[in-house]
Amino acid sequence: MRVLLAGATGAIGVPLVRALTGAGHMTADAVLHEATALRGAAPRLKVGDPTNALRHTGTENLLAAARAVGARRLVTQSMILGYGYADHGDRVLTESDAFGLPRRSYADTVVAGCESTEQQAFGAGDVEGVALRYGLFYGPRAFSDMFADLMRKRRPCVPTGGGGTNCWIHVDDAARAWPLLPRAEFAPPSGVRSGRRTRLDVGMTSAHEWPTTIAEAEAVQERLRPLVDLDDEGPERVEFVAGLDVGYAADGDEVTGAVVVLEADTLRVVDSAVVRRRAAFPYVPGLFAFRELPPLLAAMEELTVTPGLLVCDGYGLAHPRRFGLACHLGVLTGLPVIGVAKTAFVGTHDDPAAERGSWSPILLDGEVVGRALRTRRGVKPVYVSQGHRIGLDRACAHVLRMAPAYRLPEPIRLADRLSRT
DNA sequence: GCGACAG
DNA sequence: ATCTTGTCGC
Ligand SMILES: [Mg+2]
Repeated sequence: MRVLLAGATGAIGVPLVRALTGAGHMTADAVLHEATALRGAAPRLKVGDPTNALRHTGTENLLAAARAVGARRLVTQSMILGYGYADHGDRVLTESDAFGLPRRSYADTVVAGCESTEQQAFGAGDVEGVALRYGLFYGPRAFSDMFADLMRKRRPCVPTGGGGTNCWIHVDDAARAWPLLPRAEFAPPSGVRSGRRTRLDVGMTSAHEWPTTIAEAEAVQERLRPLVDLDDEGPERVEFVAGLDVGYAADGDEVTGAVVVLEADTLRVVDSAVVRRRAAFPYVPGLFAFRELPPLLAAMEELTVTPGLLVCDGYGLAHPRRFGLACHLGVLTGLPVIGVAKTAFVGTHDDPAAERGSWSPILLDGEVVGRALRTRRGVKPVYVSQGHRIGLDRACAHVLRMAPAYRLPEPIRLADRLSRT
């Protein structure tokens, strides 16, 4: 394995060297452009910025180096800034979006630099060019870690209005993606979103509100409740389902969030994640999402596979304020969520018939808020309620399919087991 | 006012 | 949720 790495002492370079020397994944000789200016970088962008020069003439030189050493591949560093220094809204930008176009913003020189390094790499002909469009990194030596640090201090800098979503990637994770590049199959397998693997274990998950008092917590629920979608029938079939549960340490106040992702058809495990941390809220009936949500979201961030449906241990709509854990999880993730509880909570219901698949509605203030659903003949039913973006009929169909052998659906059964280990 | 109350 | 041995039933 022969690799020429320009920029070995940088934010990506250091973990990349660590990964390359240990992994041995490199099968082709390659030149990697991770170089930024070591000196002379101005605090504010200006014409003639030395790092930008590395995009233009630096790429030129490294391409010449690649040819000189007979490398088959040149991997260069680009940036999402190349899409334009502007608010792009909620839409996810992809390679099909326009890139490198000037917008008469002060960042145009950098946009041009990104376009230059990419076009040089792509147009090399004899050398295969790959460009990585970097976004926000955090971790040692990363420039944007200064913003991450503000989040750690709970003083995030957010766009006007406080909305927006950013995707942060740890430099170690970014470096770990590099050894995969020389493989031909660059496209991630279905259901896997490359670049989404993040380590937001420092509380950067988002600007979500984490109340500390009961009154605040109830107010948050009232405020978020209108965001729940109960009308969407939701997916009839999904490729991947995730089960979520939280375990509690025998002593102290540590909580362990666990997520297990299964292939829906086979119920085989394809991914999982566990996160242990201090509990931020006590258990209060009606507010237990504030205890379980933080470790669950943190565990979700660790996943490599993005599930199309979540199943959580607890209620959704069947809740004193119609906003149980399943709803809260849905609003925060945007994913369809089914709540499956093991014991009764609010409302009334008849005991369903003994057959597997029989059910009776759970009534609260004259409304149907869920179902007691028998998943095994003669065994206590589970309590199914809508969380977000899923109809009650469809939710029950999913639960029955996911619980072929035991009372509890496999996803939460496995998540429960994982949260205890 | 009292008790019950997802995990 | 957790502590925790045995017991009952399929
Ligand atoms: Mg649980």
